[in-house]
Amino acid sequence: MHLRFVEIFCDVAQRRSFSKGAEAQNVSQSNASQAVSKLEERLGTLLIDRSKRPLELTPAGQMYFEGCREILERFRTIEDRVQAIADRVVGPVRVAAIYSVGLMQMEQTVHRFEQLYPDASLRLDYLHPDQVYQQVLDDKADLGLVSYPRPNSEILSIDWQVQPLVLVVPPQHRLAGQHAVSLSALDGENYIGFTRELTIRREIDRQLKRARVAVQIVREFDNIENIKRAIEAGSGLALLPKPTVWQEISSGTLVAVDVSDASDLVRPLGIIHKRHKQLTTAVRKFIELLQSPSAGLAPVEPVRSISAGKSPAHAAGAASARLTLPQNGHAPGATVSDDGTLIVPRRKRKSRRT
Amino acid sequence: MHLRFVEIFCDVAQRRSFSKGAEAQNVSQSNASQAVSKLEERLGTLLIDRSKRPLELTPAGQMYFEGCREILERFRTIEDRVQAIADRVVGPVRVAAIYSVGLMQMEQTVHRFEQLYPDASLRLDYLHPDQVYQQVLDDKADLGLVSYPRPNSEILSIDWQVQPLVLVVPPQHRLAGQHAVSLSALDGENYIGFTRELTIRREIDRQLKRARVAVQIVREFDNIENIKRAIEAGSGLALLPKPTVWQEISSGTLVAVDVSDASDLVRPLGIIHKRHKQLTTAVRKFIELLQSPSAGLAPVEPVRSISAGKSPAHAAGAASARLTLPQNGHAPGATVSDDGTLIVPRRKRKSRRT
DNA sequence: CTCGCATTATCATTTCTTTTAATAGTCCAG
DNA sequence: CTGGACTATTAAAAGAAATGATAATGCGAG
Repeated sequence: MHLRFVEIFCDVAQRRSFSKGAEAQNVSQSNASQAVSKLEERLGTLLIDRSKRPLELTPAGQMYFEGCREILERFRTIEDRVQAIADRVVGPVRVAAIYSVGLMQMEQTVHRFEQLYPDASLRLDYLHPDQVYQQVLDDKADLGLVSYPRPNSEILSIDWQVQPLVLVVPPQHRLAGQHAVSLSALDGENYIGFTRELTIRREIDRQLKRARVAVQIVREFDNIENIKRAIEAGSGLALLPKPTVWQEISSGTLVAVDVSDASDLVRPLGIIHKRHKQLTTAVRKFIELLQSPSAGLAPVEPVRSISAGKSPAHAAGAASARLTLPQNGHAPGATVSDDGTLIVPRRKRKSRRT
Repeated sequence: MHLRFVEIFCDVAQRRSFSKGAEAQNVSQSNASQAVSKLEERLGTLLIDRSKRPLELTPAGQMYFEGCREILERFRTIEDRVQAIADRVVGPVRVAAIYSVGLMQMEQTVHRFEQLYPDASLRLDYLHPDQVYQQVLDDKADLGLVSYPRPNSEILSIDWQVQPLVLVVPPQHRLAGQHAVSLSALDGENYIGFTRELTIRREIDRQLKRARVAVQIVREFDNIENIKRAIEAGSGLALLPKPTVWQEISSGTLVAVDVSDASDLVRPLGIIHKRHKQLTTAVRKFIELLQSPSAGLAPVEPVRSISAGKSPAHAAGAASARLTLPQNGHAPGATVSDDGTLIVPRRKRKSRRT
């Protein structure tokens, strides 16, 4: 019997819908219906109770589903391992990233990946943060690239980068000439903020409050691009992850100023994936590439590194407690790039934190 | 990809031959060749090195083979369990039996099985003992019914019956009138024996030697049927498993006389199967049926049970050491039928003896 | 209860895959 | 080097799966 049918059945069972399952498998609804029928015919047993909306699995269907899911997983693993033996890195790598991971850096990584592993097929989608989680959960993406990663019982997060936040101002701004400023310099300034539902907004608010700095919030956007445009338009200034403004700094449309007294002012990025899913070789290779020091860096960067001994560290809130780094000194082996981004190195598979 | 291809590949890999594998799967050789090609194409890796005779698996092929074998096994188990939930006992049950298990009894059991589980398909082949082992080893039979079972690292044996050996004589023989005789009564008699390569021959020889009884061996056969014909022809007498002469006793062409002083004179029968193979529900049901007290008995039998307190026990040689029963008293729960056959009850799966 | 919406089943048709039989090619032993 | 056993290749036929349209069904709102 076609293993395909089993895949379709599993998707239908998981999504509790023939149409959804069919769509997920890129087949017609008719096909999904017939595929499940074939399986039922073969087993001589009803797997799905269609008299309920949404459909329900029969006890037999439940057992079949659980068993088959494991078998499919194993089969994929075997296929992947066989290919690995022959040094073939193949198969799909589906990555969902938030917009602000930095298009430039990602494009570079994608390009390198495609060169290194021409037999693999990489798809990279830029989505809203919630959608990234959803795609990973729904198994529509193998990896998700998110900020302030929130691991849970279903999702595991791998530390990736720790991006320092810098003060971004228009070139003509009075602070534009400074090498570094204190947070207090922001007091009373017109500020372009993130919208309140975003974790980065809450983090920045916390830091400002702690420093007893009050800014005048004049605009709110849910994405970095708009914030940058607003700064360029002279509406105000903002704290943004340094790598995300590389292009504007290079072209001189914006100026970034380091913040000297807020080493906790960082945006951690994480690579998330489903916890109980065996990653394919191709996916693991992509993670390796993301974690290699040469990735994720701004191509050309005026040398203005953060002061030594003050490592970027992120005193995270409840939602992102995992990424707390030692306050003094980098994580062992961590790489600091020219723009201050901390690349968290590949972790030995030893202790899995929950 | 068709699971069928994987099955074919596994059979080809196991038998180290395309043609043999194809035959085992009931497909053409061409088909097997193409099936493996398809898999190789999909994986982009060579699985089989055809430049050697007999063919060899590549490292990738070896890994794929091992992985797939396990997956197929799991898949079959899942399918079986799903069917079991729905109270469906289906699938093939392939049994290989030695000729002398008793056609009558087996026919009865087969009939009952087919009535109880019409959706299962039972095939019963009568073969030479060595072939029975071979078929089980080659996975061409799910179960084997053999005498003096020899479990090993590949084959597991389930105790089934302990058949008492009785003295079989022609009706006109001087011992025909006795209810029971001592082994010594055989001294000097013309004896029809089994051929020397058979375990039962060696067992009987041991017992005769121990009783210091010398018989005159006038004929040797490798099967019971011929021995019976020879006895009918007046060539001599023989010690035979009682159930195997039921028909001749009923019709009066032969007479069976119990042997009073040789409680170890028994032929144990066992159900063998591959050790590491998960048995399907249908196969387990067949075993249950074999072990149920009503099975394996001679349909109508003159009541002449063996003396109470003297249980048939088999002091086995090295080859059949497993079946050693307590010298006094039956195995717990064992059933003694009218003809003295001891039906060994279903054993709780607790300690696996090697 | 009934209507409308969303979902699933059924069907005929097209398209694709699998199967087969015949044939050509390859490897090994003598 | 040759014969025999084995495997690959091919084209045609048989078979299975995918599709789109349509019918049937269940669910919830009014």
